[in-house]
Amino acid sequence: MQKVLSSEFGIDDISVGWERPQDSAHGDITTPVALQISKKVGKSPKEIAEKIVSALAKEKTIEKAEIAGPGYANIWLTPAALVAALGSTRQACMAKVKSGAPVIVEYSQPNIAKPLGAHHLLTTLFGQSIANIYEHLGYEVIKWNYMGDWGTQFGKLSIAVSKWGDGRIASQYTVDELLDLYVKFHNEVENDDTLEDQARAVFKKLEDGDPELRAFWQDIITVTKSALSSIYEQLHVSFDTDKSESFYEDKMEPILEKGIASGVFKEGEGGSLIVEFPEESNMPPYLVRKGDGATLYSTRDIAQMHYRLEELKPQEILIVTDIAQKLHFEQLAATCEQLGWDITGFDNVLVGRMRYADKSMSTRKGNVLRLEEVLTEAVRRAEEKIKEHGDHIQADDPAELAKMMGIGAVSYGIVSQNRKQDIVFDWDKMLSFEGNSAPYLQYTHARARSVITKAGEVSDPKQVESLTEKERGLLNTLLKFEHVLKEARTNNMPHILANFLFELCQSFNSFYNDTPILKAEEPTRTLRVYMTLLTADVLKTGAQLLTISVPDRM
RNA sequence: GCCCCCGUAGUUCAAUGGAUAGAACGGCCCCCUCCUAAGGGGCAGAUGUAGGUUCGAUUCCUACCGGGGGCACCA
Repeated sequence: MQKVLSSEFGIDDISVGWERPQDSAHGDITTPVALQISKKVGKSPKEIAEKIVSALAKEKTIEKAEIAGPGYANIWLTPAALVAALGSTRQACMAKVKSGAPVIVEYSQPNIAKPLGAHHLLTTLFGQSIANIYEHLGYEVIKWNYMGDWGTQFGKLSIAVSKWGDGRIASQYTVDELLDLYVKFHNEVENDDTLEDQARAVFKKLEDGDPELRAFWQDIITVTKSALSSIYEQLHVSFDTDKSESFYEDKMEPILEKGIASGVFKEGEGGSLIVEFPEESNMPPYLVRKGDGATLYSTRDIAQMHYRLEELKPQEILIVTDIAQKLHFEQLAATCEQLGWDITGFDNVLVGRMRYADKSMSTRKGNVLRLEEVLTEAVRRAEEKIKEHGDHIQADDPAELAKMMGIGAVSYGIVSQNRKQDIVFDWDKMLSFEGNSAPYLQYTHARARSVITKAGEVSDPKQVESLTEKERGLLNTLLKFEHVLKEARTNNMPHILANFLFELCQSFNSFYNDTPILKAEEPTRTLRVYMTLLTADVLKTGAQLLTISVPDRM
C-alpha cells in the first residue's frame, strides 16, 4: 500500500489509515487515503483509488476491492484471512504481563465523615474502569483513593459534635449522623456568623497537634472507612493505596520554604501566600497558605505531586475529578512548572457533574442522594424484574443475579456515557434493564454460554468457503476489540469500550436469531461455536473492565 | 464582569474532519413446533441561530442565544 503511494504518486509522508467501516456494505476494511492526498498529487480521488484498488486486488488475502463514494477504497477479505485474524481478539481477552513505570490513577476521593453520594459514582467508576483498562493492557497501575481527611471540615465537625451532639464519643456516631451534624453546622452559620472563624481556629489547633482533637479525628476516620469499604466492594472498586491528605501534613513546610526562597510563593492579602500567573494565562492567583498560617487543599496537592514525582517516578498521573475542579488543577500544574518540576505525565481526567432534578447535589445543603440508597433500590428493582420472568429464569442463585443486574445497571449507566457529559440523575434511566443496559450484556453473555455448554468441546475454527452476512458482521465486530481497548486507554474514555460491547451484543443477537449454530453442518458448526465462545469471552472481559459482572446463566 | 464546559429524533445517549448523522427508551407493525423473546426484524422521528475555514463540518474558528460550572482564605 505504502509502496503504491510512493511509486505512483511520490508520497512518502502519509501513513495509510485503515479503518473498519461502520456499515458492512463498505467492506471489511476501508481507507479514505485517496481523498486525503488528492490535492497534494493533483489527481482526482477516484483516479488514485483506482490505482490503490488494482494493486490490492492482487493480494491473496483479499477477496474483493472496490472504489466507492467520493474515493474510498473498500476491501473485502477472504474468509480465511478473517478467521485467522480472530487469534488477536482471543489474545486481547487476556491481561498482558505488567511492565514499565507505574501509572497513578487517582479517583473516588471521598470526604471523611460523609457518606458516599450518588454523584461519587462518576469519578469512582470512571477511575476504576480506566485503571482496569491500563492494567489489562500491561501497565503497572497504582489505584489511589485520595481521601479528604484533613481541613477545616474537622473544625466544623468538632464544634458541631460538641454543640449539638448527644455526648457520645466520636467513634460511636454513624456516618449519617455525622453528616446531619455537618449540615446542621452550615444551617447555624446563618444565625451565628462567627462559627466559620471558630471552625478555622479549631482546625488550626488540630494541625498544631492538639491531642484531644487528634483522637477525635482518628475516630471519625475509622468510622468512615468501614462504611466506605462495603460500598466499594459492591461496586467492584478497589484501591492499592489510600494515602490521604493528612499524609502530606509534614511534607508541605519544606516545599513552602523552598518556594518562598525561589520567589514562586509570594505574600498575598492578610499575610497569606499566593502564586501568580502571567496575564495571558487568564488564571487568578492561587492561594497556597491562609492568612493564619494554616494550609489548604492546594498546599497538600502540591506536596502530593512532589511526593509522587520523587518517590514513585510514574510515567503518568491521572487525577479523575469533576469539571468544577478544572481551574484548580490548571493552577496546580502551572505552579509545579514554576517550581521547576517535570509534570508532563500529569493529566486531570475530567468527568461531568451529576445533578438531581433542579437541586444541587451539595453535601453542605444536605440534600445529597446517598449512594447506598441508590444501590439498594437498584437491587430491589432487579429482584422485581426477575420475578416478572418467573419460570424462564435459569439462574442458579436469583439473589446473586439481582445484585449483578441491579448494581451492573447503575454502573453501566455511568460508564457507557462520555465521561465529560453531565448526568442528570433519574431513577428510571439509572436503573434501565432493557435495551442498551447492563442486563442486555448479561443476557447476551448467558445466551452465548448456554450454547457453548450444549456444544460440548470447542475446537479451533476450521476454514470455510464462504461466510453469511451475519457471520461476516460478527467476525468484523469481534476483530475490533483489540483496537477498541487501545482507544479507550489513550483517550481515557471507557465508554468507547461500553459502546463496543453493546454493538457486539447486537451483532451476536442478530446472528443468533437467524443462524443455527449447533445444528449447522461441519465445518461451519465449528466456526460458529468458536465465534460464540469468543463473543462470550470478549463480553466477559470487557464488562469486567467496566466493573460489571456477567452471569453464565440467567 | 471575566474564564471554562455543554446544546444532535418526544426523551437519554453515539459519531479520530469523511460515505445515507447511528442506537436505546417511548409510539405503531411483525417474528417463539427452532440453540434462553431480558431477544430479533420493520415504520415514523434530530445536528440551537448566523457567518467563516475545507474537496468535505455534528466535529475546527467567530458572534449570538440557551443550560451548567468556576473565579484566594471550603475541597
